[in-house]
Amino acid sequence: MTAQDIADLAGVSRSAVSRAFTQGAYIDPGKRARVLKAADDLGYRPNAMAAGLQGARSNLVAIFVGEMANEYDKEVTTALVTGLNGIGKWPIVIAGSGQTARDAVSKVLSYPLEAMILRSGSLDADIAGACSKLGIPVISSGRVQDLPGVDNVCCRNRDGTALGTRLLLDKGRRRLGFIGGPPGFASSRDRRLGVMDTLAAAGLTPVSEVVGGFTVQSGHDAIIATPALAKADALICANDAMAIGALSALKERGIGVPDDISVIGFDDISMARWPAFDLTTLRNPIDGLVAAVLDLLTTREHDPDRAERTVLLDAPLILRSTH
Amino acid sequence: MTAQDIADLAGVSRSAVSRAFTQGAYIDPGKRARVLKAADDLGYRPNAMAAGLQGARSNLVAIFVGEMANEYDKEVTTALVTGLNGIGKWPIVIAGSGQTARDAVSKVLSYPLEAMILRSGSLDADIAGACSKLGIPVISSGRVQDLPGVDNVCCRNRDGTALGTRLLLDKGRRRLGFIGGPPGFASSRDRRLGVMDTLAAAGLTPVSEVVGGFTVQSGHDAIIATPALAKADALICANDAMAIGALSALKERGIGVPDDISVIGFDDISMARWPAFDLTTLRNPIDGLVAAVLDLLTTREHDPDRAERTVLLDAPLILRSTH
DNA sequence: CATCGATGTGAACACGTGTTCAGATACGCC
DNA sequence: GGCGTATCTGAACACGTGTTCACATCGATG
Repeated sequence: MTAQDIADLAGVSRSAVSRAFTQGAYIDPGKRARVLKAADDLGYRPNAMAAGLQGARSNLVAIFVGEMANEYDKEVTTALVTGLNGIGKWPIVIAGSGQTARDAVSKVLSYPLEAMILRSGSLDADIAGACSKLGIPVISSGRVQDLPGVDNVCCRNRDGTALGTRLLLDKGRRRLGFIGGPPGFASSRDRRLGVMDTLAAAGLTPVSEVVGGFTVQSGHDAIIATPALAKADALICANDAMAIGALSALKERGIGVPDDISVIGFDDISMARWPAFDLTTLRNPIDGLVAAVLDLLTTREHDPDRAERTVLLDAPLILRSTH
Repeated sequence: MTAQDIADLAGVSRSAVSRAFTQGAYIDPGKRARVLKAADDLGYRPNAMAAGLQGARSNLVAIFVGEMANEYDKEVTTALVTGLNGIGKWPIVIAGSGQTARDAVSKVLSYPLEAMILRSGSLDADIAGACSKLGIPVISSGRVQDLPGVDNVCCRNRDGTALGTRLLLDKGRRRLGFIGGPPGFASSRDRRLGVMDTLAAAGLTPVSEVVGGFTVQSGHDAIIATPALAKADALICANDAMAIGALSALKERGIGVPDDISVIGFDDISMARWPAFDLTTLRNPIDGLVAAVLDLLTTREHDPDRAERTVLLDAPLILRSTH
């Protein structure tokens, strides 16, 4: 089913068929209508591969999302896909980690991608480097990378947890516990620093600090395994999942939230809004992230050589019932 | 950066470059090594568009996921993406509904897709029809469609809720409430029938029946707005999200689970396992779904004209602490 | 009428690849 | 040496499209 078939059916030249599908091309309106009618009858549409080969935009974009293990990543991916679809870009999604993911990325790079969108993962630097070399624009979110052709979108993690910590101090809390994220993530480090800075400025240190795995279970286990945490009067967690796990463990122990202890998370995943939790948290703004990614994408589309940009997003405090 | 560039650098013909990348082609091993070395130096890889145009597999697959509003859909999509990546297929993900999504699908169909994978949505029939016309294989999950070229993977929804209802009856529960899914979903209808059948066989009818929206909030609201539901001695919900919402509302009302009332969900989303809920539920098996999709995909790849198949998956009962 | 611009047309090209095809080279055997 | 076979090679083609180019038509203007 090619343009030639449509041309034969409509009794026109193949060029005319191509022009009928091209916005603003010289073609008799009646002839265009006839061609489009014929195309519709036969279910024809121009072959994107052949068009892409000839020079048209491919409209293909890759999203590398790592393991997509936690809820926040899934929500971001969903929002990114929806946003990209909205501007006529078609995302090829790559998930995973390690050598498998590396191979996958390498193979997907043989398609003419208009951009590679990265969600923080351990392979980000490698992938960004490979794309740089191929001249494929990269948009990295979650970790700022200073490489040619790489734009960055990142949340002000440090300011965020600082804001949360200050809220707890203003409330009169003095014995703060902290459940941090796994090492190796820039966000783990930055969120921890925001807490430590703010405590230090008040002449305090955390009464207990634990490293979790960004999962609900790890937040739950942290409370069970570390009695000092449960005895704090406030608990700040590096993400919502761990905060939710901690909430459950505290409830099991009969410790009242927020009467006995305040709990704050980070991300504002949809479950934080669930009636069972109603978690006070810092919003890692997905809509802002998506808007920034789309903006970086379209501006680079119009000016491929523009300077790299870094967009920083505020993490506003969302007051609910656990602080 | 084309094969010709590599040929020039390595001092061979362009044909030799193509052969170097083709498994099992006649080429001097030393020459192949030289070509691959040159390609690696320049970061060259064969252009998938040009190759696809010439006849090679595109390895592109589309996944249409609808709104991806609920957690189960997100988990399925994640698993599908990971599974497809594992067999070297690259999924283009399309989200959304209504005319926007229809247009998106129409545009993506101009790529040479090896298959279209559908997650139940209102557009499924339209999309499946369009793909049928274009000769693109369709794998529909969630709703069985009897169209040429359409394979189906579906959970035995009716047997599932029947199994759950029987568990409640065996426990001695007699006053069952039911929170159903929104109309228009085949799964809503089938899950309801499983409940009604089983109750009818025991000479019972539900004490209260409410239609929810498959969301946590709607499950919560159902309990609040319908006192008769809260007075039942067992509650079966058409999905986990609504069961989780109901659990929260029951707790707010001081109604004990499972002492005063049993609660059962459907899907076994990851949150059902969270300590705060520990929900007894029927598993809508994601691993089975993905395995079936991959199998249907690969078998059709080897035999494009094989007969359509429908794979039905059991929904096993997962016993936790709410029944 | 002659000229010109505006509009419309089909032939031809280029995009980058995998494969086919005819031919070249090397090697073993009679 | 002559022959057949196995291995290797580069030129040529086909894939389906968007665009360019030279040219045709037509109405309006001088």
